[in-house]
Amino acid sequence: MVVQLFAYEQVKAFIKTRITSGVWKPGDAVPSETALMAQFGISRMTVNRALRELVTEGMVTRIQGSGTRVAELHRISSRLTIRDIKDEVEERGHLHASRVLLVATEKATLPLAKMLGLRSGSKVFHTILVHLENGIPIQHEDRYVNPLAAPDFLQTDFNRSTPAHHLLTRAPLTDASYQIEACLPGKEIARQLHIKASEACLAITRRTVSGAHVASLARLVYPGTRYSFAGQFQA
Amino acid sequence: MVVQLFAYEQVKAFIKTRITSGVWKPGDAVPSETALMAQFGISRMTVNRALRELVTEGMVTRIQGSGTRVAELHRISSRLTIRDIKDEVEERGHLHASRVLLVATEKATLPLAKMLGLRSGSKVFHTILVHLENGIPIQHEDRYVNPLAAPDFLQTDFNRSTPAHHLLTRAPLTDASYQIEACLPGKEIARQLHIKASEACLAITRRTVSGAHVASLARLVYPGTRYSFAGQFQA
DNA sequence: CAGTGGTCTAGACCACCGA
DNA sequence: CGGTGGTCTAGACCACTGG
Repeated sequence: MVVQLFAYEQVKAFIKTRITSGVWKPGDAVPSETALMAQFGISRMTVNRALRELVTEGMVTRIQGSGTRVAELHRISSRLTIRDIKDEVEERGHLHASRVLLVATEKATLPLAKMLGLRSGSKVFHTILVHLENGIPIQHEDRYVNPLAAPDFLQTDFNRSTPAHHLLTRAPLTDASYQIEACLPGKEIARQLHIKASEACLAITRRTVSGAHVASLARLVYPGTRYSFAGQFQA
Repeated sequence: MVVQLFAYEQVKAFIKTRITSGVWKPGDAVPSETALMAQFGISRMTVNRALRELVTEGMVTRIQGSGTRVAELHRISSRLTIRDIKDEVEERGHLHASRVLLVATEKATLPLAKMLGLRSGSKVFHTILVHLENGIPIQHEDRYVNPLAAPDFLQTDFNRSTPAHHLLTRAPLTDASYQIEACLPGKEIARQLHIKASEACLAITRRTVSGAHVASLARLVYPGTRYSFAGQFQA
C-alpha cells in the first residue's frame, strides 16, 4: 500500500501511465519542464529529476534545446547480474561445495597470452573446479588468472572460498565482458557434471579487467536442465 | 577528450577511482554529503546527485541516518536488452526475412489459458515463424497472443513486419518476464533451422503484459552456433 | 541527541535547437 | 530570437540511525 508519493514520483507516474496506456505514443512530445512545473506546482529541479530518471529507465529521450519525447520502443531490458556462484547458492538456502580438479601454474599459449595481455610463454595460474548445489553439480569452472593481478591466487583454499571471491576482493573490478551461449559439454565436462555428452549446456565466457591488468579469463558451463537465467522488466 | 567535467561528475570520478583502485574496500564508509560539500566547495544537492547515481550504478549503498558505504561486491551486471529480431539484424546491416509457418486461431488448452489469464477453451492467436539473417535461419519463434490485447494481430503481414513489432506498437508494454536456457531443438525445429537435432540451442521464453492483459507468450529458439548474448560492464 | 541521507524550493547561468 | 534542457546554489524541513 503506497501511502505517500514524493513529488518527483508523482510526475514519473503521471508520464509513465500515459506512455504505457498508449495515450502518448513513441515519438510524441512530453510536456516541457516549465509546463510540468506549472501543472504540478513544484520546482523545476524536481521535474528535472523525474525526467532524468525516466531517461535512464529508457522511457523517454531528451535533446537539449529541442525537448523531451516518448522513446521509440520500450526496450524489454533488465539488469542481468552475474554473481559469485557460492553466494547465489547460499542465498537460495542451499549448501555450496566445490570439487577442485586442478590448481596449477602453466605457461601461456599464444592465444591465451594475448587475451590476458601477456607475452607468450608467461606464467599463468589455471584452476578447474566443479561447483555443487546440495551435492548436485551445477557449474564447471575453467579459469586462467593473470599472476600480476592476483599474485597470491593459488594460496587460496578453493574448498572454502571460490576463485571469483578471491579475485573480487583482491583485484577490484574495473571492466568485464561476457558472452552467453549454448553448447554441448564435451566428454570430460559431461562426466564431471554427471550429464550426458548430448545434453545442452549454457556457457558463459567472461573476461575481467582490474586496473591496468586483465585479471582473469573464465569459462563457466552449466547443465541446461539445472540452470537458467531469469529476468524481469517493469515499466 | 574530456575538456570539462561537471561538478557532480568530478565527485563521482573521485569516489570511483578510490573504489576501483582498492583504496576504499567494500564495506568502507564513503565521506558524508556534508564532508564532500566542504571538500569540493559545492552545494549539497550536487553531491547528492553524484551519490544517487553511484547507487543506481551499484557502486555504493546508502542507508538513511547511517551513511554511505562501498557496495559489498561490484556486481558484474549490465543491461541485457531483448529486442525485435528484425531491428537487430538490420542494425548489423544485414537482410532480415521471415518464413511464416503458421497463422491460426486456436482454442487454448488449460495450461496455456492460465498463462494468458484466459478461460480454458478461449480463442487465442497462434503464429510460428522462422527469422532469417541474410537467408540463414537464426530464430524459430512460436507465439501465442491474447486477442483481447491485440484484436487485429492476425491482419498483420508477417512477411513485412514481425509479431513483436505489431505488439510493441499496438499493445504498449507494461511488464515482461523472460527466461534464458539451453536446450535441444527437437526434430521439427531443427529441420526449420537447418541444424542437427543434437545441436545445442539457446531458448528464450518470454511473457509480456500490456495493461490489464497478458499480451503474449513466446518461445524463441536460436541455434547455439549462430547466436549468443554479449554484455559489457564498466566501473 | 547529533549526524546522516531524502526531498524540495526559487532562484540562477549556460548551451543548444529551431524558426 | 524564445524555448528548451543541463547544471548548480544556498538554503530548508523531515525521517531515520546510532550512541
